[in-house]
Amino acid sequence: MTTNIDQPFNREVQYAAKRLAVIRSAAGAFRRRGYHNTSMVLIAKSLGLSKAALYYYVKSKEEILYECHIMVYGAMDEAVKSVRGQGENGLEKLKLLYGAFAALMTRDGLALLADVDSLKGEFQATVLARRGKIERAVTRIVEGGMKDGSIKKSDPKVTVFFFMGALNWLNVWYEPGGRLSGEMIADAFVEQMSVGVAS
Amino acid sequence: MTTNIDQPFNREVQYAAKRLAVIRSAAGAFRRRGYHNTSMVLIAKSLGLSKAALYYYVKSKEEILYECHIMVYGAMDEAVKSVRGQGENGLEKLKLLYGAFAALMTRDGLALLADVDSLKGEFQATVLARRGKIERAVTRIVEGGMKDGSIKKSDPKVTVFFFMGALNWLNVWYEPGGRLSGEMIADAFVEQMSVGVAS
DNA sequence: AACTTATTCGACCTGAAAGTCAATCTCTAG
DNA sequence: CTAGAGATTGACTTTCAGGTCGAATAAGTT
Repeated sequence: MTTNIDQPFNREVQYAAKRLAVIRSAAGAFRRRGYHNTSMVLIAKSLGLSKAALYYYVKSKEEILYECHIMVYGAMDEAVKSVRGQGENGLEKLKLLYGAFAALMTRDGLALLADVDSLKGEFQATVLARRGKIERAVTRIVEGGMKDGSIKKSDPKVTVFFFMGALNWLNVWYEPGGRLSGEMIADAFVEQMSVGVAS
Repeated sequence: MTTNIDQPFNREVQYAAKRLAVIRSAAGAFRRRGYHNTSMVLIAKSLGLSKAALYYYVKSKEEILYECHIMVYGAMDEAVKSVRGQGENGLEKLKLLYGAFAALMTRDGLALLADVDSLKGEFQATVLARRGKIERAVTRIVEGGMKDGSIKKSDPKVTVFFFMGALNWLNVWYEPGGRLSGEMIADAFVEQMSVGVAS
């Protein structure tokens, strides 16, 4: 991966790195305190900047939220891609994917934000589209598993929403560095999910 | 149950009924749009009132959110109480309880709000305490099931958070009157949860 | 009818947080 | 070394939603 350190004199790279730092830092604050309980001043201060400087990197607070969402869905798209062709059947494939999702949340500090309603117009439409795309990808895998007999037959949508909900709820209670390690949680989630849906 | 219609001339009863209507209406709006995306003017309008009139029934917007939380946890406490002594083992007891929880969400229109961070001081402390109480009650049942052999042994907290997350996520996607009926969802959730945790 | 109390409202106040901008500091290319 | 682009800031404006208040209306009581 290319980091800012690789090209300390390339201003575009530096700019992109700093912009990313803003998004990341905000994402963490949004996850902990919620979007509306996090002011731009707070985001700025946590980076040692003034609020005005933030607007050198982003157009608006809403844009930050948008980028937070896109970042997660981008990583999820990657995870979906990475299980293509993997796994002997639908269930195995689903376990791999769900494990990857759980790792994103616990290891990479990403978080499914629920604040879609705070986005307007194009922003919201795009995020909803991306979310729909992921949901469909997961649902397709589940349906595949139902066909090949590895996953118990029932309404695929309800099945998917059940275990995706657990993922979202992670944001609320999981604290890195706590008693429960990320790997432990991810493993337990995969286990509980897979047993719940298996034939 | 006592309704406002029972005592149309009792002012205290009328007042309480109207106050409840405010809370309920707000709860629905909070669930759909989120707390911060719902203005007091909007809540008022949806009841055919002016904003000022709202403040005759509640002290602040935060109090409404608080009451929304309390309403849900109250109903959950009832559900916990109603399964006391029921069920042959931990798993059966858990299925009853979880089914009751799911019914609260789908049938009674209640919703676990995630916006705990928008509450301050005493309000937040109380809500967190109530949530903790429910979590402990559920965890105790799970631990009981692990002891009597009906539930697979693993970390109880992770186990509980997994299926409680699914419940919370319901708020985001479930729309009454849609393709999926409330009963259907509740049944599917109980099934998927119980298979996931059973020995 | 007169009086009291409950309920509702329009108009206003206020504070917090998003967003802007001209001025300033800091790099680095030449 | 210095000019000019890049980066950052303090101070300001703007907007909007929560909350207040006194007046007006409705309802109930005697």
